[in-house]
Amino acid sequence: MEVRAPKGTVDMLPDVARVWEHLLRVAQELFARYGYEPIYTPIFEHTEVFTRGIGEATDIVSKEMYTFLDRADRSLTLRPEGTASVVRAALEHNLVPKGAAAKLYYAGAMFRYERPQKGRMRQFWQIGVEALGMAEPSIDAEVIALLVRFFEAAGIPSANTRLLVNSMGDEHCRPAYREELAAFISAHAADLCDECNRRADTNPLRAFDCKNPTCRTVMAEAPLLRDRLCEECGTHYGSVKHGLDELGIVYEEDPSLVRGLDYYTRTVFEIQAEGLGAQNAIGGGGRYDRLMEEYGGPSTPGLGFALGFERTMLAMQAAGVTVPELPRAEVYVARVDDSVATTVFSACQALRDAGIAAEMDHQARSLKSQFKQADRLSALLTVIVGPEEAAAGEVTVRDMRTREEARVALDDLIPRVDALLRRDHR
RNA sequence: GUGGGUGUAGCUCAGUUGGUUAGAGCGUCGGACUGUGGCUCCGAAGGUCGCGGGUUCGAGUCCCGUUACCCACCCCA
Repeated sequence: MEVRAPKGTVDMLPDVARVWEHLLRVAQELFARYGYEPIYTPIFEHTEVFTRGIGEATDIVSKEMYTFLDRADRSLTLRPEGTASVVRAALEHNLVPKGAAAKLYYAGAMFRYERPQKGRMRQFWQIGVEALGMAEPSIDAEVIALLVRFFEAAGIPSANTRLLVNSMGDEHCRPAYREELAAFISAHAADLCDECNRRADTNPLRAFDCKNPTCRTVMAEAPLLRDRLCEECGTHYGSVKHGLDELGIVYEEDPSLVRGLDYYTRTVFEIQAEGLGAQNAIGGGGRYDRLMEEYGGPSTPGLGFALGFERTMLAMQAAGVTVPELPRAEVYVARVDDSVATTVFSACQALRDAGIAAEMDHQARSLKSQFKQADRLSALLTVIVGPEEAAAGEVTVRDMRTREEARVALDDLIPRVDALLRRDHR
């Protein structure tokens, strides 16, 4: 049998899982302060949730989805991102009645069938927020500020990141611009790559993303959506930027910033980190005012962001951020010989029941080896149980730093250990 | 889907122009006076050299194929 995790997946081993849980706690604490509540949606959805939401023509939908038929021939898809599911759930459960608002956050694994490389896995982990029912530009600035603050809280210096913002327009101004851009691409068809020419039909805005030098040169002359925004979109964008200025959030306008999901309208943004190579977008998002309508629901504005765990962790490493390992045991209970095995076992359990992190040996190790183990677990105290002590109904408590030892009555063990630990923590 | 790189003990890696029983560091386990840790010293366990062919008297070392991983393109978080 193949004892290797599938291509593009990795086991989150303790050293990494600890960082994930740390980031999760950071997010939970921070997001709660901004009024967000947790939501857990299924890891798979009806395929239409993504094809309609993200868009048939996008790369994610057209070539990266894990789609399969279940035993009743329903087409299901492992979620490639979180927003579509949250909006679907909000509609299904009417979380945003007319005039109301909802702030939700999620965390979990996402799936995209891509060629793996640094910072890009087929199963990867994201944390994200969705702010539904709010159309005012102030919420745009708030959401962007929250994303910025998250990376700061994760320990990534703002000097190592840059925030890019842009506006994608809306249904009033984007269609006309889209046609204008398609016409521009057609007019320069000979100078653009095949991919860009294909984009003229499907998604002309993506041509701005092309890294081909010739395409870039041509596209530098292309009309910008920023200059074609309708009055409402222009005003909204201006207010978002003003809000960021008010908050002292530093950003760069990037008229070529185009997100690869069709549902975005108006505000889009992305945070890039230094030192990650090609996959440097550690977080991004935008507004999606038409998405719930796309699912047949009422017109409901919304926006959100998603941040990638693996990439955030790479950015943390690049910045030298470490998440401290918590002591695995406060007290180690050592066994001198097998005659005291049951005493050791029950003492260890009693300590744990008293709320103290305690550990003991289950591998018949020598006493010396048990001490090494205690040391490795960063135990502050070691309780030594031997025939001598046992005969007197006592144990020896050794302070691992001062090497002081004291005989303690077994009945008195918990309060004594408790007192010693409290003294240490003071 | 397209390129490039790499696969040797649990981990990180050496392995000289192909030559006899494949090494180191870390880790693990044991020991260094009787029931005691972090340093030091000694010892032990642990490897189908990714896999399959080929060349050769002889291949971890050369050639071909294959597979896995990594990096980049693409795309995105």
